[in-house]
Amino acid sequence: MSEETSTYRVENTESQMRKGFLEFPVLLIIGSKSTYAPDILKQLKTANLLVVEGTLYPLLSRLKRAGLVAYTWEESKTGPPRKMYSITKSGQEVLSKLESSWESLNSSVNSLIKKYEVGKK
Amino acid sequence: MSEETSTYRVENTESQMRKGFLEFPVLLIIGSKSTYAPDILKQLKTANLLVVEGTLYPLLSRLKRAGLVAYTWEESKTGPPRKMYSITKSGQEVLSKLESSWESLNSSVNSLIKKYEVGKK
DNA sequence: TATTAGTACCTTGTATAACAAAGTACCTTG
DNA sequence: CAAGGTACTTTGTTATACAAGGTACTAATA
Repeated sequence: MSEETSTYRVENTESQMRKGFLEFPVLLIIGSKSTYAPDILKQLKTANLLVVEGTLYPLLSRLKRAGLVAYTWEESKTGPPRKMYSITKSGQEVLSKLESSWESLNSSVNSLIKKYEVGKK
Repeated sequence: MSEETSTYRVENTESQMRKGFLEFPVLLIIGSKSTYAPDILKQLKTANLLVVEGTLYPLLSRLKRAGLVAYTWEESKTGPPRKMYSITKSGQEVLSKLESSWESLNSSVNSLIKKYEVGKK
């Protein structure tokens, strides 16, 4: 029994791959220069990391709550005030660790690929 | 209000980074050679991708249900019978796509690092 | 033939990330 | 003051990972 086969959501693989990753790129962006949500969205999009509002805002709140970023309100000439986020000292430390984690994961996966995909094109 | 600061679970960053990724390495391993759960766990551990039983078994069930892998029971001389998993044709196709996704995510993140971490050590 | 240890597989409950969708509020312009 | 754009927020859903505990088969041994 239970021989049913469901279709595999290929369209979601990139999205699934990103789970839990986003804090790294987002911290990277904020760490480089103070900025606000819609601009972060643009930068992520430019880097081909598509993210939506409903993902980013809660993420920023989490980073704030964790003390990794801080924000100040800033006037805008084109609309309502903006929450300008900047990275904290503790955020920089975490960012370093995230980068190490990334390197490590990266080399783990790439070594697996090398090991098992040799000779494929 | 709400100025509390929670501690950031640094110990979990690697684990979080892996969310949604595992099907890629697991498919890679099974695609290379038929094998069974405890051996997959060993191979992942060797590659520094720590995973626990409670994660792997449901993942294998999902891959099976999706038709990406199949299994046959095989006798063992050292214990109970094993579910030997092998990749299916459809699994190979998904594996290719996952590899592309990985390359793409990889280069996206690395380009962000290059862009924003220039000059840091 | 119980008992024990080792191997293999499975399930349940919890936490949490990502997302879609909808909503609130501010600002400028006509 | 209505309309449109900008910015921020929230709610409900889906799905992954994990901890912890459980079931079951096999072989060795008392």
